[in-house]
Amino acid sequence: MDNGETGADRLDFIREIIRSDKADGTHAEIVTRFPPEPNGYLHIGHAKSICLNFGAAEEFGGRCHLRFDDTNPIKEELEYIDSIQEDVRWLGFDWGENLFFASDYFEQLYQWAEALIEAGKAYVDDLSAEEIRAYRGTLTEPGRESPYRDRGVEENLDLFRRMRRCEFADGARVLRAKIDMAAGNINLRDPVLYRILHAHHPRTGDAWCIYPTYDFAHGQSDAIESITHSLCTLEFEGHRPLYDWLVDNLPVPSRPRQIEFARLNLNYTVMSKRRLLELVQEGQVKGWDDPRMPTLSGMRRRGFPPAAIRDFADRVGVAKRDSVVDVALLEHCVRTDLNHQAERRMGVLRPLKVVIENYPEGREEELEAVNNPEDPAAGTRMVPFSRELYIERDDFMEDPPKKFFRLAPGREVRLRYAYFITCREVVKDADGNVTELRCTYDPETRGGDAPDGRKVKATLHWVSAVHAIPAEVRLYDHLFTRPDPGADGSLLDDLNPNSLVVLDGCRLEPALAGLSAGELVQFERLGYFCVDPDSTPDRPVFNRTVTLRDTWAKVKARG
RNA sequence: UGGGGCGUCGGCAAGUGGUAAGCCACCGGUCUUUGGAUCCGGCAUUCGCAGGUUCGAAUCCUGCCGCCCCAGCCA
Repeated sequence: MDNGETGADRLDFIREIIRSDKADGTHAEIVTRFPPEPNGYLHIGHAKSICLNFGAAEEFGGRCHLRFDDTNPIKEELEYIDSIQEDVRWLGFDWGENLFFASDYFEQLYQWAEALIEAGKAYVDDLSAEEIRAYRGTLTEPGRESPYRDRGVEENLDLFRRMRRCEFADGARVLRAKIDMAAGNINLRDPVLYRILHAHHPRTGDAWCIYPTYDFAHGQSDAIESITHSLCTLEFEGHRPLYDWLVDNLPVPSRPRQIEFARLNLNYTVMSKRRLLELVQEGQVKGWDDPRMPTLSGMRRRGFPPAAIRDFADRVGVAKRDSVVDVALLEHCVRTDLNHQAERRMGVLRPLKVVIENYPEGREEELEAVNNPEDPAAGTRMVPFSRELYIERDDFMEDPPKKFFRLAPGREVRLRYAYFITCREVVKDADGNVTELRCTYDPETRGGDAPDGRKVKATLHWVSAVHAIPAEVRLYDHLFTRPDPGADGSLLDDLNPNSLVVLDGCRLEPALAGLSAGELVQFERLGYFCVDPDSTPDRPVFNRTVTLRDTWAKVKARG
């Protein structure tokens, strides 16, 4: 373990419950589960749940199941089942043999439904959806009982069996639990257990035309799998009494406990599947794996290491308070991980030509550069140097303000791992734009140090013009301009028009050629970048994963 | 004038009657061939508010106030 010192023995309230249940013998083995519905791609919010469920199980020597909550065929697809498994694995977790589907339990669930009918605790209701809503009452008024509520067991059984045999149309009837239409908790006002859906299910095909609701499937599925702690988000708190009612009134093989925690919210982004889907469908982003998306596939493409996401989940903690976490914390976790693992390279995003007037034409040499100052084992590489170079346009100012200590007319700076150079002349085009810098170098400073001990205040990254490889670089920023997108008005109004900036004509050092998709590097002084899948051997494409901390940008912004 | 939750630093979050951890952010400084990293220091006399109990309260009691969730045959 790398960290964990901070609060090493401080457990969140859920782990505290688990610890206690194990200590007092309530449970000999801890079993949790991550239960996504296969109706979309996983996002960073799911990552919190995955890390909690798999993490806690592992910490207490138990196991965690991956269970697809596929009870609504209308929204679910095989594509999502596949992507979810890929994402969970990528995050670093392994469910082993414990892959399950709520649909595997459809027959058992059906049998339990009949048992409930036989016990007089469920009935078939002929009311329409609208009527059921009207009969349910409101938050402050009790509901009314359905006229079909007191049907006899035989009639209910007959009707329910015919529902299964697909004798009725969608919506014609439902199976309801008989609990209490006057309950303060609306979830207890005879909740729907089964509905008729003539829909093709991604796994059971056309075997069924009635499907259990979430409420009728979840707790029982947990019980079947011997889940000890069923962790879910806060909005299910009101469902817990129903969860318990079902588990208590059915002959299930175990007694799981539901515990709720706050879902993850991040500023400058949205997390709801509905809104993410909108962004994809309206073409605001290029897909679920657009590097700006908070999806795991987007973050993977962006270059976020899974270890950084796990670290983030740890640092965010688990509690019951509604909260919004600063995306800066996520970025910090990404930088911390990458700082240790990413090799350094030089790349110029916005090239400005520099000609070293006193460097012989046609001559070239190779200079040794450190691959990763954080990791000596990463070794060194050779970087070609010649008379014509490119430096970053941002690293030169003709009329620099006081705190700018990069290149300027008459000023001397260091080219990293190379020489000190001094700017002698600024060449401009007819419009007055700087097109080239004429400089001289000091041969005595090879490698970056001056024998006479003189210092320079800046070190610039650079690339040799003839040796450089051209590349496309994509820069990303927050998808939205405000921390709470859509808070007052349309979500689209808050879209950040500069969330993606594509730079063409970037110039990279030769060592950056031939990398494969997903490889991560630091471009010195600029940030961490990874190779995008769009990359081809003659057309490298890099994504900027995250910038480096930029103190100068802050100083500059302050004026 | 229903039911269920939650209110501790700008953002997360420990704390469970003994006198406010930590992290991110931010602000200084050190160091530096990345204005990166590192290292050092600063950052809640106060825990939604008001009373009360107590030698002692963020922690217990009472009353207010605020925010979130629930009226899908979604999950």
